[in-house]
Amino acid sequence: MQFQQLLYFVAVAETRHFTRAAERVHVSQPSLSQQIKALEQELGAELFSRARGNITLTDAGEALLPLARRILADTETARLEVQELAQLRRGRVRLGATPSLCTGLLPDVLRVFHDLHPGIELLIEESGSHDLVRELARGALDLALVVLPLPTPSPALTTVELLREDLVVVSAASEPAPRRPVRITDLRDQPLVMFRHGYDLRELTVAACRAEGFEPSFTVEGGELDAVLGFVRAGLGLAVVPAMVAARAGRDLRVTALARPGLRRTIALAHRSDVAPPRAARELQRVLLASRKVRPGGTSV
Amino acid sequence: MQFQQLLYFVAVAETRHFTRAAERVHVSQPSLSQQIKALEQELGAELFSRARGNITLTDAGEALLPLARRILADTETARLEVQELAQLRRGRVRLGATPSLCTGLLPDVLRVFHDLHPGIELLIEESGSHDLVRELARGALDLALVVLPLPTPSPALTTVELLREDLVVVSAASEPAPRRPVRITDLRDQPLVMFRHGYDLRELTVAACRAEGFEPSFTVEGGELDAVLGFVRAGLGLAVVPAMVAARAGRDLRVTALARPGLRRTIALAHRSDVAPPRAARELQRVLLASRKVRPGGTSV
DNA sequence: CGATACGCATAGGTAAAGCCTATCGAGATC
DNA sequence: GATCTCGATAGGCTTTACCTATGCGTATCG
Repeated sequence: MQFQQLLYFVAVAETRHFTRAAERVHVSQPSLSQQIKALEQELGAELFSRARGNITLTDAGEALLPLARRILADTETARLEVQELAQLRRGRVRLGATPSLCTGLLPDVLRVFHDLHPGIELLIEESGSHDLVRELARGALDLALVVLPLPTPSPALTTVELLREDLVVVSAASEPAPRRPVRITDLRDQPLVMFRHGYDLRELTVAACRAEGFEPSFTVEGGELDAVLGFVRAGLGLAVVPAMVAARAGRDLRVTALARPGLRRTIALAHRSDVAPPRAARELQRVLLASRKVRPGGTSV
Repeated sequence: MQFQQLLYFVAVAETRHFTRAAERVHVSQPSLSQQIKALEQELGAELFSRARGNITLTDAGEALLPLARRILADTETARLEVQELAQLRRGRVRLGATPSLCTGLLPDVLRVFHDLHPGIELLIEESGSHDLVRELARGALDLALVVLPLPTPSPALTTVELLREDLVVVSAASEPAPRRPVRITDLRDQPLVMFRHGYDLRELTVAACRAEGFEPSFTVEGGELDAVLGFVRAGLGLAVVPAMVAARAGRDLRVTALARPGLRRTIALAHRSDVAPPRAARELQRVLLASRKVRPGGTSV
C-alpha cells in the first residue's frame, strides 16, 4: 500500500471518474488506473464498480475511504508539525539560569529571541548552578546558563563560555560612599548583605574574602537577589553583585568598582553532550552567543 | 513520504539502533539508513540525534512518532477491514423477499449461508414484488427474491431465474377432501381464503380464475400468509399456496395438487444492473442458485 | 444504422527509486 | 594502539511508477 495509491483512490472516489481524478492528481489516466488496480490486487478486493460513466465504490471501497482520508490527513499533519518545529514556528526551550542571570542577562536576550520566534515557548528554571547541572543531566532542561567552574563537572555536559562578568560593590546612595575603588580587604570590617545559600555569588564572594585571610560578616543573609538589593538600599550594608545586575538597580544604589584584580565570574552555556539540544534550544544558544557582542558590563570571552 | 519510511522510522525509534531496526524490518542497514535520510530530507528536519551507541529522537522525531504509529495502525486496519469484507468474514446483505418465499424458501438457505459465513449480517425485507423492485432501484436492497414477471420491468434491474414452483391447494384436514387433482374450475364454487392485496399469489390466483371465466369468491381475505393458513386450518375455505409453503404447513392441512397444466410461478433473483452487488450479496446469490438443486417442491429452471 | 466520442484498460519503453554488497570512518573497548 | 561496533557512503542491479500510444466497449448523434 502506498500513500499515492490512497491519494489516487480518494480522488477517484470523490470525482467518480478516472480521467478527471487523474487530472486532479496530475498524473496520466493509465498511471492512475494501474495504481488503483495494484491497490485492489494487494487488498484482494475490488474498490470500484466500473459501470460505464458511473463509477461507484464497492463495499470494500466504502470501508477503505474513511481510513484512507484519515491516513492522508495524518500524513499532512505530520509534515506540517515537523516543519513547524524545524522552522522554529513552534517549539519549546527549557532554559535554566541562575537568579542573577535571570535578572541581568536574560530579559533582553529573551526579548530578542521571542521577537525572532514568537511561536517558541520559553520555560525558565531559576536555580543555583548545582541544581541546574542536575536538571540538565536528567533531561529536564535543554540548556542552562551556569557559572564556571561547575560545582560538579562532568563529561556528560558540554559548556561554552559566554562571557566574563565583573563583580561590583553596591551600597545605598544615602550612605557615605565607600573608598573607591573598593579592595576586597576593605570588606573585612564592612557589614555585608548576603544571598541565601545556593547562590554562586555567595560562594564566590566568601571564597574571595577567605583568600584575603578574613571571614566576611553579614548583617542580613538569606534573601533572594531582589531582597538583597532592597536591604542594601535600606542601608543595611554592602553587597557584591554582577555589574549587569547593578546596572539596572536604580539611582538609589551606588555602584563601586572593585580594585584590580577585582572579581569576575565566567558565565557559560551548558547542555548535555550525548544528545543534540532541540532545534529551538540551538537557536537560543545562537542568539545568546550573538548577544554577547553588544552586552554592556561584561567582557566577551 | 512513504509507508516504508514511517515503518523504518518507528523501528529505529523503538530499537534506538539502526542495525537492529534493519533486522527487524528485514532490510539491510544501509537501505534503512538511506530511507531515514530521505525522510529527514523530505521533512526538512533531523529525526534522530545520532550519538554513537545512543540514538535518540529529536523534537521533530518526537512529534512525528505518534502520528507515524497512528498512520501505520490505520493502514493495518484498512487492510484487515477490506480483507474481512472480501473474505466474507464480515459484511451485510440486504435481501428482499416476498412473504411466501420468506416462509418457504429462505429459512433453509439462510441457515446454510449463515453457517458458511457467520460474520455476515442478514437484513430481510418482506414485501410484495412491486415494493421490492422499488427498494432495489433506490439502492435500499442489495438483492431481492421476486416473482416473475416483474410488475414494473425495467432495464435497470437484472433478474436471474431461480426456480419454478408449483402451486397447490390446501384445505383443512378435518373437512372433506376435495376431488383430486383439483382443477381451477373446481374453485368456482369453492369458498377461498385470500391474502391481502400486494401478494403476488393473490394476483396470480385471481388471474387464473378469470382465465377460466369466473371470479373467485372469498370467505376471508386480507391476511398475511400465516393467517391465511390458520383460516384454512379452521375450515373457513381453501387456499392456493406454493408447494414449498404447503410442505411445512403441518398435518392438520391437506395438500392437494392442481390438475394439469396446474399453476406455477417463477421465482427470480433481482439486483441492480448498473452496480455489482456487494461481495456478500453475490455470495448469497451463489448459495441461492446452488440450493435449487436440492430444493423439494420446485423445479429447477 | 453507421460514425464519432468518451472513458477505462492494456502494451511497451524509459527514468527513477529502492535494495543489495562492499567499504569507509569515527568513537568505544580492551 | 589494535580491534570492534555501528552508522554512512559508493556502485551496481532490479523493480516500479510513469509516460505515450492504442484497444475496446458503450453511449450519442447525424
